[in-house]
Formats: sequence, C-alpha cells, structure tokens
Amino acid sequence: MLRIGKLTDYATVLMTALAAEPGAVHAAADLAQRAHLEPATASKILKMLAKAGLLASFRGATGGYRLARAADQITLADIVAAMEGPFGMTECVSHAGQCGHEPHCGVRGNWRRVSDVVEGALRGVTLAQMLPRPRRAIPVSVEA
Amino acid sequence: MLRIGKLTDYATVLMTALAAEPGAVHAAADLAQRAHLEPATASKILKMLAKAGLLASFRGATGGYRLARAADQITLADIVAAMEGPFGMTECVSHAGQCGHEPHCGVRGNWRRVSDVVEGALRGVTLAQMLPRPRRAIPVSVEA
DNA sequence: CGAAAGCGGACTGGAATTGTACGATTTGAC
DNA sequence: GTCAAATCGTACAATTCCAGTCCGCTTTCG
Repeated sequence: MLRIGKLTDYATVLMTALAAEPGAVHAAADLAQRAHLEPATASKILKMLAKAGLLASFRGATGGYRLARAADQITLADIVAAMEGPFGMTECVSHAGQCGHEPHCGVRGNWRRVSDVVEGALRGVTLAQMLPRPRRAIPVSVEA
Repeated sequence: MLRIGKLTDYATVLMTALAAEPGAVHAAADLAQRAHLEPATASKILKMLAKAGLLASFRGATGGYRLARAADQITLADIVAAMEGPFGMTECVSHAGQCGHEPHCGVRGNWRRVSDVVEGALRGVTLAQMLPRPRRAIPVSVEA
C-alpha cells in the first residue's frame, strides 16, 4: 500500500489539466469536467491547491484558477504537501515529541532517511514532465 | 503525510529487537515488553510477519519467533509489504482496472515511476542497517 | 443590479485501522 | 500422561480518518 489519498491523486490530474494551457484561467466547473470529477469535489481540491500557493485564484464572474508558477517549477512534492500536509512516513518524522516511544525507539533515524529519499523522488518530478510527452529520468541521490 | 500505518512502524521495532539476537527464539510477550507494546498488539503483528514468511514461528511451550532469514536479507520493503500488502502509491498502480478513469488519466505512468523509486528506497535498507550501528548510504538509482 | 464564480466552513456517511479478546491447537517439561 | 506455556486463527468493538457534499457569503464582471 503506502498510499496517498485519492484527493491527492485527483489533484495531480487537475494540475496537469491546468498545465496543458498555461496562462489561461479555467473555471472550476470546466476543470471538473475535464478531469471527470464531481464539481463539488474538484472545487474542494482547487481551493486547497490555491491556499497552498500552487494556484492563483480569481473571484467573480469570469473567474477561475491558473497556475501560480511555470509548470516546470511545480513538483509532485508540492502537490502532495499541499494536499496531505508536512512530509514524513511516520508520525515522529513530521511531528517530533508526539510519540511516547521516542526515547527508546532506535528506528526513528532510519525512517527519517527513507522519508528523505521519498521526498526527493517526488521533488524530482515536475508538472511539466507529467504532461503526455517524452519522459526523462528522475534524478535521485541520497547520502545517509 | 504519505504515511505508513502504525502497525508497520511497530513491526520494524519488533524486527530490530529480533535482529539484535539472531538465531534465538523469543516469546511474543518478551518482544512486546522490549518494544513497549501491548502483548495482544505485538502478537498480532508477529503473526502477520510470520505469515509473510519473514519470521519462523514455534508453537508450544518454549515456543516463540525467530528471524526466517539473516538480518541483511530482510529489507524495509519486505516489512512494509508484509504489513500493508502490495505496493503502489495509488490504487491503479497496485490494482489495474479498478479505477474508471484509467482510459483518460494521463498521470498513471508517473505515479508508477514514483512508486518504483519509493520501493527501491525501502528495498535499500536492510534490517541489519537498522540496528544502532554506523550507517551506510541508501543506494538508489532509477531511470524512467 | 444581477448573475457567475470562488471562499470558507460544517457536516455526514462510510471505510479503514487500531487495539483487544477468546477458544483451539500444539509442544515441551515434569 | 498430564499440565502449563505459547502460538494460531478468527472474530469483534471502538475509534479515527477520509471522501464527498452542501450551504451561505463575498467578490467581480456585464
């Protein structure tokens, strides 16, 4: 498993739909239709992405959403963080001190290293690379 | 976030406790005490690990659990897979055909690549490396 | 002014996960 | 041969989390 939430997955679809026409402002209903999502659900996701600073929003009639940065400046790590909060595969990685077992744990450091690798992998994939185009390698290198 | 379950985390603690004295057979109650877990919970986890083939179990008096393989032949990927089932960050990676959006998705391949990177990272950490010892680098290399 | 569109929050139904308990079975020890 | 120790398998209760929806408010264009 090791899943991300469905909403996070939908978010990537919506983001790629926006990246397909960068610069243009898209209404939420329009994006929902492209991504085959319920308008209410799409709207919720777009709100979260806007709050995280990944999208610029425009209110009022003819309003909508637009990418806040160029597609090659937005990575999967950004999207995941926007939808699911701070990184960390275990509670103790993202929120130190919450787990009463920390003093005698011994595996904490290892999870921290793995989390860093995962974050690096997500950070290595940009929105531009996710468009249906020739793919490039994901650069990853980690030292412990 | 991008969390693994708590039970998976506990499982790594139990596994390292077993790896500290390889070859010896430990009772579930003993391991629970070392890991500071409720006996019932530890037992549940140990059963899962045994069913997955990571531990050898011995019934009856003086029974208990022992590593099925050497500590450097067991990786975090094995433990996570034992506790959480087949890999994949999205539903469509581990179970193709379940998601009605697949025909027009366009991001599936990208999640597949990221999942592979994550799996590689977990596969690069062995139980032997998780013991409180000098750490080595996690080798990771991926091509897309 | 009115319609269109985003903003914010709340709410609910369901699913997954966690943690626990109990009887059955196996095995070593005396 | 009997007993006690220990796992196995299953089932269950509680809780937490998440997906999805809805509604009222605000903003902006025509």
